[in-house]
Amino acid sequence: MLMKTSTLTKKMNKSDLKLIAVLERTGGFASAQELHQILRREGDGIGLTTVYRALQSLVDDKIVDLLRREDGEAIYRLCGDNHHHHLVCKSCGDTVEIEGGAIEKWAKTMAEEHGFRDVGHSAEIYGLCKKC
Amino acid sequence: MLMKTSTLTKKMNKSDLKLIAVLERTGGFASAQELHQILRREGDGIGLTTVYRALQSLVDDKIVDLLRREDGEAIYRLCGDNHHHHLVCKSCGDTVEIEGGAIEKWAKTMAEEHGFRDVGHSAEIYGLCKKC
DNA sequence: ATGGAAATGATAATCATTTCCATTTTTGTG
DNA sequence: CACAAAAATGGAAATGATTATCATTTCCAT
Repeated sequence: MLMKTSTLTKKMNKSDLKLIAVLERTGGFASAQELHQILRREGDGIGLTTVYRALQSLVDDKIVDLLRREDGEAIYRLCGDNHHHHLVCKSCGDTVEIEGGAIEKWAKTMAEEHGFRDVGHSAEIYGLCKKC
Repeated sequence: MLMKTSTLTKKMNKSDLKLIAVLERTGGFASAQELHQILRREGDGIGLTTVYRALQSLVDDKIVDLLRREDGEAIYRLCGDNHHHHLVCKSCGDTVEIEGGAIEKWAKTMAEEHGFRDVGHSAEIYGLCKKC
């Protein structure tokens, strides 16, 4: 599934493309440090600074989303990825992907009600799983 | 509104009580650093380390909740505070408190469906407010 | 009073993220 | 092609929150 190139031709340099490629390949969330390591492991000598810069620019351009792990570390994923939420076990860290149709509606409604535009949201549920 | 002392008499030292008092007084979210400053400003010589430790212990005991600011900084609030969510402007940082009845239900349902217990959740909406 | 456990807090260590800055690469133009 | 200006890059240092260490102090039960 490719994006329309025409809408992306504004700012977009090699590093940006590299990051997008990795995110496509790994297909989920990843932190800046992880993405950097992956690229390095593949022989790319990209610097950590550049990774952060590229991610920031991609976030600004709404090409990737930025969320947070429980410990506060920033994680990134491609926008347009099948959007879902997480059910995380506080004890073993096990994670289940869940649908959030209700949330999407709620976020949209609330935003409209208060005159907000261009909105995104984050929602996670955490508890103890069966095993723990 | 006081809590039943009997349920709290397990671990609970002076520092814990101080932190609870401040959180009650300020009544919202606050970071560890902010809480530390507040206490200091009031003449309490409590150390930053102790603040972090007390907060951690209160979180473990489910007396306070831990969430995250957009920048990843940890913020704390008393459990049982009138539970609400936030609509945050990405640009000016303005914040509106909103009700999340739908979310509460969603979280509960999802948790049950997957056999999770003892669950909490976090949900924030971020976008651009009218002015920005 | 006293001995041991728990609590405390200053300091140093960690770790993600940003800032700086010098160097390299790309790009537009004649 | 040459060349200057602009953009991109990456290493090193700075920052800021959080955690680990460790010596000292406070609590308490005997």
